[in-house]
Amino acid sequence: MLATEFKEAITAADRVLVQIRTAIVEGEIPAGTKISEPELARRYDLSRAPLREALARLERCHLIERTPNAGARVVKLSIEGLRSLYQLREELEGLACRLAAEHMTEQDIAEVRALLDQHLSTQRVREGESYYQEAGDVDFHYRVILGSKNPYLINILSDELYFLVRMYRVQLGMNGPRVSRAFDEHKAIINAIANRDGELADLLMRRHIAASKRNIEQQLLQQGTSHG
Amino acid sequence: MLATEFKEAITAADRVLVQIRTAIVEGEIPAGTKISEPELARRYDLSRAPLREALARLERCHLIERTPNAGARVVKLSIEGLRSLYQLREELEGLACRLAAEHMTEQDIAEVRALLDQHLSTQRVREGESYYQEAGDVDFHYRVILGSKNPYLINILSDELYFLVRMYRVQLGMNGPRVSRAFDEHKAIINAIANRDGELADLLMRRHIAASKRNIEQQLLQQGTSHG
DNA sequence: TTTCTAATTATTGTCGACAATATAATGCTT
DNA sequence: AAGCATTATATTGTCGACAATAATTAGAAA
Repeated sequence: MLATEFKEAITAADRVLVQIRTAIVEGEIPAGTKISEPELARRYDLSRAPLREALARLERCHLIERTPNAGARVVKLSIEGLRSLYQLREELEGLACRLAAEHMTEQDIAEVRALLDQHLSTQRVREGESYYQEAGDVDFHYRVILGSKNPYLINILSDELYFLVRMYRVQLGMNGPRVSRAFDEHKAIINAIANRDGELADLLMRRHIAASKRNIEQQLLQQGTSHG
Repeated sequence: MLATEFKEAITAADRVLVQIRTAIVEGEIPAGTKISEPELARRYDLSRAPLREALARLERCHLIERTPNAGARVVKLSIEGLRSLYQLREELEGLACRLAAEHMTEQDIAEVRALLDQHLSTQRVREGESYYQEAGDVDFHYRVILGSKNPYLINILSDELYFLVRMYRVQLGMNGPRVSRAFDEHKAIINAIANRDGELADLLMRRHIAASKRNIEQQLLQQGTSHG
């Protein structure tokens, strides 16, 4: 009733969902770990009811896998998984680009451009720290996805697939010259969208994602051969 | 331990999920209805815990919409919703076709063809009954989706989007010459897949889905003008 | 020692009750 | 009578305990 912006009701299940989700994405709870409901309930100091609600949502975004009566495990990162995931991501974010070129307003586009400039400056300041690059990239892609204005597409990409994408990226890292190139690719994509050239934006986005995939793939291969 | 095939453990939440899901898809629980947890718990004779588990999964496939502390409503069917849904469906099932052309075995293809022949015969017997057409169509699409061999794509299409697709189809119906044409289109698609022509299969599938969309769209428009 | 069986333990699934929030109804003020 | 505040009701969110299932361990037979 005050002049504050609309405040969504936050439940305990929501809070613990965010906590566990970031713990999994950032590897604090390692990939492949068996999930113990009593243990997590103690750790986050709540009952099993909201915890199970959170687990259901974690399953939805493919961060854990449940089998009835047997429990849940944190998902394992694998090359086949990465390929399947990025195959879908290419297709869906390509579609998002075509739709964004059609539906984004001039103001939407201006905001994304401002965002890119801002990211570029903070990136230059914190050269080498990949976390900010990670956050900036996620932010950019998120804006384009929203720009598609297709609620189902937005839901699938940002609520379901993206946490797993982030898990691959955070745990296997962006490295080498990819970090600096990504900015230019983002610029090119938003330019194509601004020109209402959906096909070009689609193509550029697919290449952008494919390049990202190759980078992570190589990390996975190296890791597999070094101590496998 | 016996020679029976692998039997998944079925829980009470699973059972009630299937029951409520079909009730929503077939309109027994009408679109837009407020969901009352105590009422459904009585109706299906179980406690609220497994019921809430089921509701979480119904939200996942977009059949209900929940707002914290306020409850859930059965989704409403709308033209914008239909367009967004089918926009995604075209893209994803198009991708599924390209992947199926690459990954389906000769036996997979032979099975789908057998399925089509079977559907054709039962369809001829039960001319005019659209339910069997509905089931047959879902079955065909399901096979192609599985043929993509991409677990994330399979999950999104068959576990998340397809129940809503069925809801539109069941409640708004297939009518007119569409019913008989669909069989031919299915044949053409599986032929393209058999020829390992992914691009053509993709194109044909997109047209197939677009035609289906136009059909339902018209039903929605008619319904909207007749008593709106 | 190994392997299969049986009992034990632990975990998940379900239940009924309580607390917190939202909705509906009632009464009061203008 | 209309609008608002307040109370009352109902619904959702959370909790702790019990039942059913799976994992583990101990024990017996080969």
